[in-house]
Amino acid sequence: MNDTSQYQNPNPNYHQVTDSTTTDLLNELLDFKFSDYFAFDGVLEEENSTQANVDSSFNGSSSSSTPLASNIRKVNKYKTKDEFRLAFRTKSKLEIMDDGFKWRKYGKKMVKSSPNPRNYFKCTSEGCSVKKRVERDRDDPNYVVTTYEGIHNHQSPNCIVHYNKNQMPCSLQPSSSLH
DNA sequence: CGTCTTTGACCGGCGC
DNA sequence: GCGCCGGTCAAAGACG
Repeated sequence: MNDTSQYQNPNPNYHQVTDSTTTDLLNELLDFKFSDYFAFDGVLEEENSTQANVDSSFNGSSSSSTPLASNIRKVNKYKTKDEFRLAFRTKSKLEIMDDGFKWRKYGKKMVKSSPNPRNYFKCTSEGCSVKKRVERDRDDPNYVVTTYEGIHNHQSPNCIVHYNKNQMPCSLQPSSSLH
């Protein structure tokens, strides 16, 4: 609907910030902490379990006795060494986390692991096959779980590069995508 | 009119 | 081998 075709970008690194109220709005909409990031290079353990495993594994306090293995049913399917995967969750009222790249929605699916639908996006840039999945956190609907799959072979068309050497530009793509 | 979203169908992998 | 499930495709409709 409109909310997907005209969504506002809540990403604070995204340069399309146009007025002074936007920051406040962002603060309301989005509690974007870097601690919400966690990257998986090769193995993605959150794949089938949404946030439950993500939190426990990221915090290193996996006191949960839930056997991860039982939740990682299809990890092997994605366990390609060359494929970059990045999953994070964001406290946001918006489901769409535009990171400056242009995405085309190509699917929406209800999944067993979550009562909320999972949305599938592809990067529309020519020759770029990066995909992302977006779904609301099963346990806390205030959070949105986003999973990026692949590396952009281009920079964000909407991104003003204002980062230090050690920082990721714009937001989410790994440094290896910066050529 | 072009672009994008929606959504049902289809496909392939995995567990039983 | 079968059924379930997640991911993708593609036609149709909506929107600007």
